[in-house]
Amino acid sequence: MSNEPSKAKLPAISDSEWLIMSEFWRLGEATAKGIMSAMEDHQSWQPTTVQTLINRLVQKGALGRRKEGREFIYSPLVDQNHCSHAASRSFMDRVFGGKLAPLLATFMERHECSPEDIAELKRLLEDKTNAPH
Amino acid sequence: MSNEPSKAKLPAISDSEWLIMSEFWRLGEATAKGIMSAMEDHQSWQPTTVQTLINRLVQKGALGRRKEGREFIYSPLVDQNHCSHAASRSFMDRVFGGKLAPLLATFMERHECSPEDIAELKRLLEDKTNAPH
DNA sequence: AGATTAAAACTACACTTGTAGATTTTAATT
DNA sequence: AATTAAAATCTACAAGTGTAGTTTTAATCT
Repeated sequence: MSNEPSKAKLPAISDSEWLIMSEFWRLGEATAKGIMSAMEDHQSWQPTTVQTLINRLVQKGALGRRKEGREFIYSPLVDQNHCSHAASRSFMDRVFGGKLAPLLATFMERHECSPEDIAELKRLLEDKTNAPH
Repeated sequence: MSNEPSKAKLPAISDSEWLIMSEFWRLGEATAKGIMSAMEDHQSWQPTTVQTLINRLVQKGALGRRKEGREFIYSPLVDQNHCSHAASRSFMDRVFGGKLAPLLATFMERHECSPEDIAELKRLLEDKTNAPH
């Protein structure tokens, strides 16, 4: 039994909280201070705002923490892939009535796709085609 | 100058509200009663709940209405495509840091794709490849 | 015109979210 | 041990959401 982020019962993560979680997922673990500075380029949040969001994520069970000296070191308790996947599922259900094709069409339609995106997608498609189910 | 759903300044549409809007987009226009019955299979909402959601959508400018006899007939003031697109954009930004490839990977990875989905996607890809930007 | 009743409007209420100031705790320092 | 300063906790508060009961309005039927 490991200590890795688990997939059980994913908590609801709000928009602002996603920004925080993204940093944690990127960094693996960090202090509140660390996150504050890691994000100050992108968001203009007061330190207490970041702290509040972190606290809420701890309450929700999305982050765990251990004390180190005078501060806490936080780390994700939920796996990014699982969260992304769950969010994707509910997004698809809500906005596209659960249908994949229209969703893909929308994403490819107007969002600028780089040639790399297209190549990547072709690769994915090949995989799908060759190894069904 | 037409009366069609416009794309200007899209209002924020919440999860529950999306369910309502989906029906309106499907039906074109409808009475509150109509929506209530159209949805009673899927959602188990009290009639007043549906009415409240409709009212909020009117306030937000997502629905317009005209009186007909004793009731209102509502219809979308915002275009489904624009709304879906905006929602997609913000979803991609939030959950996938704005990157298309990982998003597509996630959607294709675990969500069951029907052969039709794959065919459709291949078609989309061809278009992209042949008519870049 | 009065009664009936369907539809609309008003009110409610707890929970979440975004955002942050104020206060307390406590590890580190003198 | 007392002081200090950083970090954490507590408090706040308006807006949005999910969900629905209660009251009012007004179109239709007798």
